Amino acid sequence: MVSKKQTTIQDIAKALNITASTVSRAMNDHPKISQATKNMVIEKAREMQYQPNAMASNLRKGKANTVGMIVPRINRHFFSNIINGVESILNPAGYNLIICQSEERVSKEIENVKTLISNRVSGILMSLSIETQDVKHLQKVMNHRIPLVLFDRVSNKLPISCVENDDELGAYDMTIHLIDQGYTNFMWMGGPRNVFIYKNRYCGYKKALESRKLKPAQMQIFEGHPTLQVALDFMRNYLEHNKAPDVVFATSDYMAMGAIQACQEKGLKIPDDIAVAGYANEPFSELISPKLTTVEQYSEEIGKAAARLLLEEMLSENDEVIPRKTILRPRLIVRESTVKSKQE
Amino acid sequence: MVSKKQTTIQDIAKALNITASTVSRAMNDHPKISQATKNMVIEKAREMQYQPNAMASNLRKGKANTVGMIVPRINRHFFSNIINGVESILNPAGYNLIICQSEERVSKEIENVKTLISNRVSGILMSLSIETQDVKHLQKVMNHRIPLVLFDRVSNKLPISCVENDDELGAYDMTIHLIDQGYTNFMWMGGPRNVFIYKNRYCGYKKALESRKLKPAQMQIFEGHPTLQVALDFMRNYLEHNKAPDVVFATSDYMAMGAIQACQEKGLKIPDDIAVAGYANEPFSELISPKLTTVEQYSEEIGKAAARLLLEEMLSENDEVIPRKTILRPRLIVRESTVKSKQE
DNA sequence: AAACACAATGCAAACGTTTGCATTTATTTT
DNA sequence: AAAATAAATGCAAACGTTTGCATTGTGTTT
Repeated sequence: MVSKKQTTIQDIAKALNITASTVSRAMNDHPKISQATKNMVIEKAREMQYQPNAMASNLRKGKANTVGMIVPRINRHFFSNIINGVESILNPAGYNLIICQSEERVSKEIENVKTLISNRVSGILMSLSIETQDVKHLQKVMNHRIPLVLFDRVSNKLPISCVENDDELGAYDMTIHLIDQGYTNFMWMGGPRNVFIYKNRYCGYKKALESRKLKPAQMQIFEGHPTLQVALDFMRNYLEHNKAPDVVFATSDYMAMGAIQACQEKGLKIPDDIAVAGYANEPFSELISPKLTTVEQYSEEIGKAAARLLLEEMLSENDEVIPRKTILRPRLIVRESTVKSKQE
Repeated sequence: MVSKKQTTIQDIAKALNITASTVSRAMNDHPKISQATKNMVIEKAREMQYQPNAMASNLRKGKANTVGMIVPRINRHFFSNIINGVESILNPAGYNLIICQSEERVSKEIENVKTLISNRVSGILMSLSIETQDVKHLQKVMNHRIPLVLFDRVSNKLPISCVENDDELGAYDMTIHLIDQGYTNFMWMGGPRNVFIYKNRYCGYKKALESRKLKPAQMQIFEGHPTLQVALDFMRNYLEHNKAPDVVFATSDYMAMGAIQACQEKGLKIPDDIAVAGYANEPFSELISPKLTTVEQYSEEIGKAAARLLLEEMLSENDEVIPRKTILRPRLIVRESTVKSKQE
């Protein structure tokens, strides 16, 4: 059994009849400490079950080798894959990650920011909550000179480096694919268009239609919380009172799934009676039947890109950093739900 | 623009012509500080963009109000839901969470443990990596008197509180359901049975069969890495050379999905020609067609239970805590994949 | 009016490191 | 052999809080 208190470098110093400075330097492999002393110290440290006190060390050094990351939710594949990407860059570089969830609430997001500033993290990576409009809390991070990089849900109200998907292009590519398949009567479904990503996806969709001389104005548009249930409810009701469109382009796989279920309930065959496309390439999208045409966003790459930008800012000597943008091109994945069987 | 250095309580004290102690007490709402002073301090703090230095505070107090959590991977619904459960208990109690991934490697797990000890977390929650056999690193945590609770992937080599699923019971219930549906010719699929959870699920399956006088010995058993692809490959090959069983009980939804795909390729109707059951209630399991019968594990509850146990240990005055176990009962979810249509 | 209680604040040490500078000891140069 | 250099370690302050105890000032009791 160990004693009540934790071992400190002082204890080790006392035991070896040297000073704490020497112990500290020995543990940190300082060049001016003799190998003999280093060995002695390291052995003693092990013997006494010494674990450095990161709080004391960080305090003295004025910073922790820790990066804070704020995401709306971790139980979304998109975000947890991004986290993996981030770790794959930051861990080898010697940083630990503190992950916070905003739960899509701006109040929690502000809370998280405060915690991270208080912990004097070396940098912050974040994706804004769906509620976030005002960015005072981001300004605060910048005032504290903490490097900050936004990803996916970004803001352009402040000069901050960020990593984005080219959502407009993703939606554009998808729409062109759908038009090429011969569909003309569209329905668009998406999350609220005050959120950048949905706005951009809508723009891409609109541009594609216009480029082929179709009139987006007359197309159906449904905007709502991007979940299965919301889309299902809407679509059930819609099909009750209206003629089905040729194709539903849902800018969320969950909404696409809702639409599919509503259609199947009505006895509509997909894709022969109605086609459905999604967005995000959620894991289930290739497990369902018909397999869902969607857009892959390379989430892990987003994390890597964001981590690289942050790393550069953290290591930069320069006080004033020029914000940079990384824009990733998504990839269209064509599956069964939008390609009519040959015999038709 | 702010000055290069961060504001400290000293700066606030100087600005108000009082001492740092008073500022500290005012910020922490100490009863002996007058309301007037508190207001003054708080106002000044806001004005000067003060953010408390958690490192200094933690160092002085000897502990951080932080809990460390180690999971094999965060991009599994099972684990990310557990994390949500943990946060729902720990955040209101005033704790922050540091989440670490072991990536199923014992070496990373040991690394993580060291980091958490160094950061003097108030407690650790962990689920062991699939590799972990030796538990010296857990002993180390205990030596440092850091409260520790294991969940899901536990070890009984040390006296540690833990939260487990009753996997045996879950599999038992499922098997009984399948027998009741009239299936007799079984195939069992699962992960490696040296892993506790798969072993237990197998035991439950076996016990159920025996209780109904069926001979498990003659049933088909496939043991492999619990992924869709592995199960798909196996099943394709199996159906090529053998008569299909009545029912496949896969103790992983992904394996079940692989089996389903192989069957559908062969033109077998589910559940009429062959039934398939899974385990874990992955999100996709109710999105596919037919909807998959499976077992819900209440992952969020696991997190809550673990957090509650930890909280008690952290708050306990008592130095020696008696380890406690919470065992959660999973719930059978009967869906389409195992229930024959009425007209048959 | 002296003695007391009480509220509010100040003083100073402590938490465990790190690090610039000073000191000691050993080695090399003149 | 004295002086200069190099190598290894020690000294002490600092990081920004918190907190037990001491001090001050104000109002209350005898």
